[in-house]
Amino acid sequence: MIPKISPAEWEVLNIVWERAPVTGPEVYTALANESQWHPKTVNTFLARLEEKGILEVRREGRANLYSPKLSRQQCVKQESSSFLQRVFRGAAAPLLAHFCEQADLSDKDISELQRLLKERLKAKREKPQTSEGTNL
Amino acid sequence: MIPKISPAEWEVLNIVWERAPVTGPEVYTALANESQWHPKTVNTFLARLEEKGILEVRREGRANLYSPKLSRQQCVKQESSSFLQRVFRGAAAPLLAHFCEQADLSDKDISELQRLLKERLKAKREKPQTSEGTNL
DNA sequence: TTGTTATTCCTACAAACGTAGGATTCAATG
DNA sequence: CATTGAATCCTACGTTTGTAGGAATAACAA
Repeated sequence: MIPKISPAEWEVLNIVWERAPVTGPEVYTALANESQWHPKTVNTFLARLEEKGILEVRREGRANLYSPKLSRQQCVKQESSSFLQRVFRGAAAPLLAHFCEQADLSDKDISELQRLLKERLKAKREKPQTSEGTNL
Repeated sequence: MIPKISPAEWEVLNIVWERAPVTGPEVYTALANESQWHPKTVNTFLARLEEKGILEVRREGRANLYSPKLSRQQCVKQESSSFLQRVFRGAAAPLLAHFCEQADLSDKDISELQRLLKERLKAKREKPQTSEGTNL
């Protein structure tokens, strides 16, 4: 079971996935643009992520090098699924409608999504009734 | 500013939006199917939601009647926007792609979404460059 | 009117989270 | 080799969240 990831931990994790392996200072330098966190605070998050088994750490000179043990995909999947449950009570269509309406999509985004949906439809026709469960 | 709503509070709120005005017992009866919460626990959530200004309460005989002060729409919007930021770093297209791929959509869902996207495209052509901001 | 019992109100507590201070360590410099 | 300074490690503390117990209240029954 993937452990719970707090909002602040997500911020940090996003940096790690993007640039791993990273040192603590690299992380809080990268975050400095977006957040107001004290370096010590960022270090706490890194340590907690390691405790939780989401990151692994290796010593390199005087610094720690952090790398992900779980893929972004895995974590995104779990978080998305729980968001879907919590906010849309498991109903994916309204969720998709919400973001289609609210988000700022480029023409290219839109046509790409249209392609995806068309493909999805085709796949269903070819092998209908596959065990998809109701959720993610 | 809309206050933070915890996962457990979302469960409760979903019931309230659906059936308002509701009494405490109505809420935890409705929740009994889905959750394992003690009635006292549910009451705590209701009280906290009122403290936070998300619900309002009116006395009715020996029971409290709860009603939403904030619309589901408002809360969904805020939560969705924060989810988009946190997990997809603000990029709506990958979010939509993720749910298109992972969710179990009916043929009807799919064609409805296709319609929505087409409309979106048309709207853009008609009045391009509207102030949409980058986010929700 | 008084007892019974359903509800609420107030209180509590452990775990998780955001936030960071102080002590320690150890690589590099003089 | 002794010093310095960056980075880590350990510790802490207020807040929010999940979880619920006990005291108080008050509607209805007898």
